[in-house]
Amino acid sequence: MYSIGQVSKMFDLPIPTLRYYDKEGLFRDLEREPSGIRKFNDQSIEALRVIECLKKSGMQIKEIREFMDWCAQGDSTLEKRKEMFYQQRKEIKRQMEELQKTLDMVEYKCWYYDTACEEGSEKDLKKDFEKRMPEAIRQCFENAHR
Amino acid sequence: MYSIGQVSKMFDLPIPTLRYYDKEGLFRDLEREPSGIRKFNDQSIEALRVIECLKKSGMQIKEIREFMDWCAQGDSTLEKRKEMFYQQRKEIKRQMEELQKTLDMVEYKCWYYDTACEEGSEKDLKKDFEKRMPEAIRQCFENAHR
DNA sequence: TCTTGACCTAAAGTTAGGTTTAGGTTGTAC
DNA sequence: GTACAACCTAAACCTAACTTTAGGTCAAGA
Repeated sequence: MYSIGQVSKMFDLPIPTLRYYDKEGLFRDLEREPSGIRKFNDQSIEALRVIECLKKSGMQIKEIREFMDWCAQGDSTLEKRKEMFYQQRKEIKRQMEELQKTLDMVEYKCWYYDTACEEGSEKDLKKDFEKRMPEAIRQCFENAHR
Repeated sequence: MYSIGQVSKMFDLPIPTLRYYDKEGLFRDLEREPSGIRKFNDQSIEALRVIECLKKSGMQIKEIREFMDWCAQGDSTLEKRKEMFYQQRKEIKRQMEELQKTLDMVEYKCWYYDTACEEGSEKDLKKDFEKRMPEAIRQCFENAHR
């Protein structure tokens, strides 16, 4: 059993954020002491791990709550939950591809400014950067503009 | 030269978004017709490509404006701009690592629900999923929990 | 001439995901 | 018995990045 302060430190999340998640219904099974103090058990900790994961993959709080609702409903929702994770996997892979394109653009810009800094000016480079691009950078450039 | 409507279609961005970017000072060189209508030239188009790239890597509008200001100031800011792209490259690589961890967690969950769906219940699986995990999934699981 | 479509502005509104504030309770150490 | 830390709630506030609204200009075609 963990207090909200302990969980806050474990996950490096502010206490009000944990309360906010609770208010939004993300901890279905959260117990309380008679005085009203929250008690996080291993299930809540695992839930929080899943919450963090789904948030990082771009899911909204209300979608995460829906998932938590499904969990609470038991085995009848197993297929739905499975589908959700398969879709999320697809979504993450899409994000990775997009991020790779962004990185390609940034790699090109790094080369561009490296060269411009060496020359002390970007005037000449601006004119025919395409001709002067090394092959590795050309590929980044082309990928980034597609 | 392109109208705001053409640019909107080219980049699949709403017209008010382009106006908003302009108001925020993201197009330093944007020309206007005497009547006030915006004319996007190749420079503005290239600027928009950079804006999209920097936004995708998580940069804020005001940081992007600062970069555009540097561009307008000429060669004296080349080092700053180079530094910015190097830092952004680092940031994107960090994001990719994080996304990989998220994917690992989701891969584990896909396996979990695959197995649970086959059995029609997650009761048994919940008890000793660690013992039953295939080696490939175990690695995802461990990575995701680090 | 009148209507239509594409553009303009300023200002108000929206949304998600928190964060802050104000005021109150509880349990333990001195 | 009082001070202190750690918890609680409800409600107001905040921020970024748009989006919508309301009202207006302008050029071309019927």
